[in-house]
Amino acid sequence: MMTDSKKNIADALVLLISSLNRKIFNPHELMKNFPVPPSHARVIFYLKGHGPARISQVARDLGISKPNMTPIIDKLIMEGLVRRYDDPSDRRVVKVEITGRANELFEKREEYMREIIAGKVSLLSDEELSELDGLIAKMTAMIDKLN
Amino acid sequence: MMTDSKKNIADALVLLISSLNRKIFNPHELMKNFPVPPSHARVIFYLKGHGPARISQVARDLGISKPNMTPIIDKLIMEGLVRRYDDPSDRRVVKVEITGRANELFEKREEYMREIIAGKVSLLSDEELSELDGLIAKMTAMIDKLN
DNA sequence: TATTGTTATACTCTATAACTATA
DNA sequence: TATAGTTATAGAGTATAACAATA
Repeated sequence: MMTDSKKNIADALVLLISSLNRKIFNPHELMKNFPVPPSHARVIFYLKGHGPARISQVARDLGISKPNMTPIIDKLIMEGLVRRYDDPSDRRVVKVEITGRANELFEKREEYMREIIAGKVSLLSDEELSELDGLIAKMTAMIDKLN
Repeated sequence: MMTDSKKNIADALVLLISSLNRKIFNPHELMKNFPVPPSHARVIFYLKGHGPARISQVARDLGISKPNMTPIIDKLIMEGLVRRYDDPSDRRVVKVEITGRANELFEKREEYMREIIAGKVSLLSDEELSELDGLIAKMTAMIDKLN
């Protein structure tokens, strides 16, 4: 397919993403329900997605300075969201992982999103709802093919 | 339609949004291309969407403290992204609007997103591309019906 | 010698309280 | 008396440089 068509698809996708952000969930609004500063939230999201990790690895991947990780992890530990432990295979290394309490926060957040969205789609007719259902499934499958 | 189905759709949509954020554009990555701190970016995005506005209105709508608006606007003005002017109808009021330079930044950002996405969809076959094109159009129309 | 994580320190971003000007 | 915006100030978040421990 010609490059031009791809650019058009890209345009349409940019618009769709911005519609979703505006109509369904604005990322900033979403973070408000996560009662921690943005960098802390990013660290626990990272740990949620990657599992236990070295502090320096988290810093590198998230673009957070290494010294800044110390107070961030300290506070997350004080809030009971993260656990810090030594790596027996390399005594220089300190690893971190999220706690059950953090997982509960994630579940609450998902429940909140689910409720908000369920409310928004209530405006649609049954017919539209089943169309939307199909569209989401196909779109998700398509997006999964990328990258 | 039963509430249960709506919750299922909500779940699917949450997953789709998180897929899009992961595979296409992570909001944090996206902001990196905007060479200003998050609050500054939020102010110019707000002004982009709402047009000229009172400083206190921006503060209220974005949840930024009123005193914090002063340095934010000062810096945006120094960077040539925002213009500040008096409201003749109420001499207490100071209004702000984005400049042409800010609009150029928005265009560059959109071009950047377009290129990244065009690269990602290059992996798809022509058939898949036209399917994606149709899906995006239908999904956008559906999302526009909400709210 | 290189790497992991921390401490020391300074800079930026932010909010609360108090102020001035205008309504 | 209420509202718009600013100034003064203190606290939180962050990064750079220098360090100790380990590889």
